[in-house]
Amino acid sequence: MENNLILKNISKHISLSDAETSYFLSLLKEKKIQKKELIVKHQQTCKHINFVVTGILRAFYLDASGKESTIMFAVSDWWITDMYCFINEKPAMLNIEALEESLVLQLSKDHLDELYSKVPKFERFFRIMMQNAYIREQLRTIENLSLPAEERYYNFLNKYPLAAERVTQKQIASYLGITPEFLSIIKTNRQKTNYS
Amino acid sequence: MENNLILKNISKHISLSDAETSYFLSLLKEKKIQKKELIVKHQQTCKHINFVVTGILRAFYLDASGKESTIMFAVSDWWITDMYCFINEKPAMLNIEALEESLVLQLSKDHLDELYSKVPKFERFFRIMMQNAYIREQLRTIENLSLPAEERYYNFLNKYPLAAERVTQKQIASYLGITPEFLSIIKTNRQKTNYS
DNA sequence: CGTCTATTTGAATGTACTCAAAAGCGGTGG
DNA sequence: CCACCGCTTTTGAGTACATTCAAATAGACG
Repeated sequence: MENNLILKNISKHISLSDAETSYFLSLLKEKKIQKKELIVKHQQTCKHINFVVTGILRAFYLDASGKESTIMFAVSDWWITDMYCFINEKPAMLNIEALEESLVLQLSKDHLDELYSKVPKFERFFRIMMQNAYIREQLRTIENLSLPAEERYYNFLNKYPLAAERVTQKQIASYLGITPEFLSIIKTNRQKTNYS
Repeated sequence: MENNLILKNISKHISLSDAETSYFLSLLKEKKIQKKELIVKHQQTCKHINFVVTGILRAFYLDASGKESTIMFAVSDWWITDMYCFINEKPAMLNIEALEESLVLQLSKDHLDELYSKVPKFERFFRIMMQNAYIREQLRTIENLSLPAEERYYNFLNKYPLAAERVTQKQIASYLGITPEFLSIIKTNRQKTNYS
């Protein structure tokens, strides 16, 4: 049953009564996403926060020149949305696509606001979630500033092994901020024997 | 009176009764910090979250080779700490120093936990604060991945004009992830007339 | 005034990119 | 079932962005 996973995720930080549990579940909408389908599109509205039950999603920024920058991958048990646009109800900055056929549970902004007022302990849950997201993002900034591409690559493999084995090298390169060509060189380690 | 500033900051997101206000204020500790003094030191405990009343602070990571990476600057009306270590009660990863003589209001982890249980709407306040911090950090990641150093520099000047005019170029360079020498070149724009 | 650190400048180098072409791989239709 | 198409990955040559190291200059502060 797919609801077990999200309830277990919630219970890491707060405890719900049976009534609260069923109320919370009533706010969720199941959505099946086909491979390559976008659930958030740049410039369009982003009304939901998504909990991944199965599959894998990717959030990425697309600049004017067509270059993609991958912001995050989300596998089973992760939450994903374009947070800026979800919170501020602005057009989306990011795109979010399914890399495989996926199943997500969607919570709309309106339902979330209702949830905060009816079950205030969800403020705590999302406070902790945002805290963790902030800390993760800050650690990524430190890595981006202080480490060369090769070390960032190995760190990525260690931190996100589940994502790493299911995405293409081009996508990993765009997460690391390098070109696919250069990631290919890193992998074969040819740069160490450059001019022998 | 320095408490007005923090109360105004809090009131952006939640409303407090008089009793809650005075209880909240009773948990704060004023601390004056001399220029160049560290309030958080790598490997030591980080017990407080700090609200800047006056002055300017800088959080930075120092790697094994001695290279500094500036994580954030905090001016008046900003909050700053080593969030990972504050939340998880681990030894600090970062250093936080005053760049000028500064006055901060400190809230300890124990007091914050007490505050969450006695005045639960502070969960909401910090949820929103963490949300904003996460979004800011994510935008920075996008810039780091997609923009060259020169554009990141101009974006920094636009976003943080108050910090930019009060810190050294070396510190700005370490925020951008480049060397001070290269920032110097960017500023004079000599790279545009490189080989005339 | 002297000392210490920040900033500028330059030369040589390294890291990562662009563009182009070839090889590999996966899916689809005949 | 295999041939072909499109996309990813690899490889290489040439180039650009950014670094290192060193030295000169400029600023800040006691």
